[in-house]
Amino acid sequence: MSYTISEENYIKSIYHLQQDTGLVNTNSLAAEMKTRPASVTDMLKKLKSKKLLQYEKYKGFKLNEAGKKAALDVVRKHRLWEYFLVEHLKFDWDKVHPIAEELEHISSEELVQRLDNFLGNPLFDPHGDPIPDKNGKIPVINQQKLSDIPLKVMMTVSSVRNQTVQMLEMLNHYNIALGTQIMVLKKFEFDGSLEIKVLKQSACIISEQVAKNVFVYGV
Amino acid sequence: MSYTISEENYIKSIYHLQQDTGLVNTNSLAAEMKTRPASVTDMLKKLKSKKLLQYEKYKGFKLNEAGKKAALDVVRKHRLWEYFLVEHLKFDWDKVHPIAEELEHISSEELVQRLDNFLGNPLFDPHGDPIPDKNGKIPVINQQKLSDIPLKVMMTVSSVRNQTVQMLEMLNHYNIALGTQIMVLKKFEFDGSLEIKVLKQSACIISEQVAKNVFVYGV
DNA sequence: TAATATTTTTAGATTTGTCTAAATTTAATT
DNA sequence: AATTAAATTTAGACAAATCTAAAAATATTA
Repeated sequence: MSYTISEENYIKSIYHLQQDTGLVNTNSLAAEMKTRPASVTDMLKKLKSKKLLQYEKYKGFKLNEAGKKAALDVVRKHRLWEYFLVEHLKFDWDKVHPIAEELEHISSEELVQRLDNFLGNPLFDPHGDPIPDKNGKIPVINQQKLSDIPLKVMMTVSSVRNQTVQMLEMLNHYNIALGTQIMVLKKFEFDGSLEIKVLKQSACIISEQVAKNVFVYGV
Repeated sequence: MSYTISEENYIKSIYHLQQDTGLVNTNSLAAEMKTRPASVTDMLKKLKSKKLLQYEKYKGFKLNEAGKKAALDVVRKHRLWEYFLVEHLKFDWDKVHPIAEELEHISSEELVQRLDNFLGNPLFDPHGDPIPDKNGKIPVINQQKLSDIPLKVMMTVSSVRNQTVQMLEMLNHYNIALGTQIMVLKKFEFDGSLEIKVLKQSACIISEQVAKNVFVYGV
């Protein structure tokens, strides 16, 4: 099966939304894709007719197994290309997303497999997100939100949610990257902000909003 | 300026055709692009309105300077990606064309420049075709058709016209690649075929058709 | 539960790129 | 030069993906 760029983009967005909510609704998908609810409805019919979607009018929708596999194929391509852009072309990790959005639609399966091998079959992309293998299997890692870990325990940054340019620029400023060693010194109840110590840096304070989007695992 | 995939494909095809003929006509472009003359006419109007094309109804057409620069940008991307696919992903040189046809439409200029640097700013792609630089400047090389060189002079293969899978498979069979050392032993007047000696191979005979599509330069 | 608000879908239009069939222009031939 | 042939363009239609505006279904609230 091969899908249009538009179909692939819808499939991918539905996949990400249903990770959080189980069932997805028309309006949130329209918001996510910056399009109109009516356009979403049109595409839902198409994806249902291609047997990728469980969908009943007015009742919400989610990808079935075939749909999930199609989504994972796109996610795999996206993350492999991001890895290539950062590790080999030396892009900053906060600049690669829009380019990978284009590259993820290149169709050759052999290309993806050779790229995967060339890169050394990486398990995580430059944002710490897991890279599905060609069968759709996703590597797992034991990670917690930075906002949830106990005080004065050294942890390692494993991934970042909310991969906006704004967020990633901010982490750059704090010298926080994947693999960075980090420790929470104090938690301020007032606004949930944290005083943290990044290895080899002086202590600083980050907002609760940042802390909830940074994931770490124990050393 | 940024163009649609369809526009880029037309621009590229016009560029290649006008290299041979100066002025291009509707039917030959339709044949080249495997589409209908009426569709070509539609696109010609569009490209003219975007000031990329010199075009008078019924009189033929060719790219102006802006059009040529747009074409060279696409050619540059195509050939850089081919180089990447062969040199780094280890594709056979006769398999990369259709994949590069997709990759050439990825739009990021920074991506192209970083790819160029990553590859070591190559001057020729795996088929021996010159890679334009970002200003559209094309490296030149002194080369002749294999069918035109004198007998018993050792030459080096520099490029190959007619990059069909069929042709490239055939050259693979003869163990002819870019950089291969080659010598013409005898020319048969009857059908223009040549007896040749490829370095480290036993002598063999190739057709005139092949000989006219292989380019060599003196050692 | 009736009225109101929100969400979702339908109906119909638009854009891009394509097509077929017919009309027009140019070229070739008698 | 008149006729035929070839090349090119126009006219009108179609498919994919989108949109707006209006209708229908569902959810919320008084």
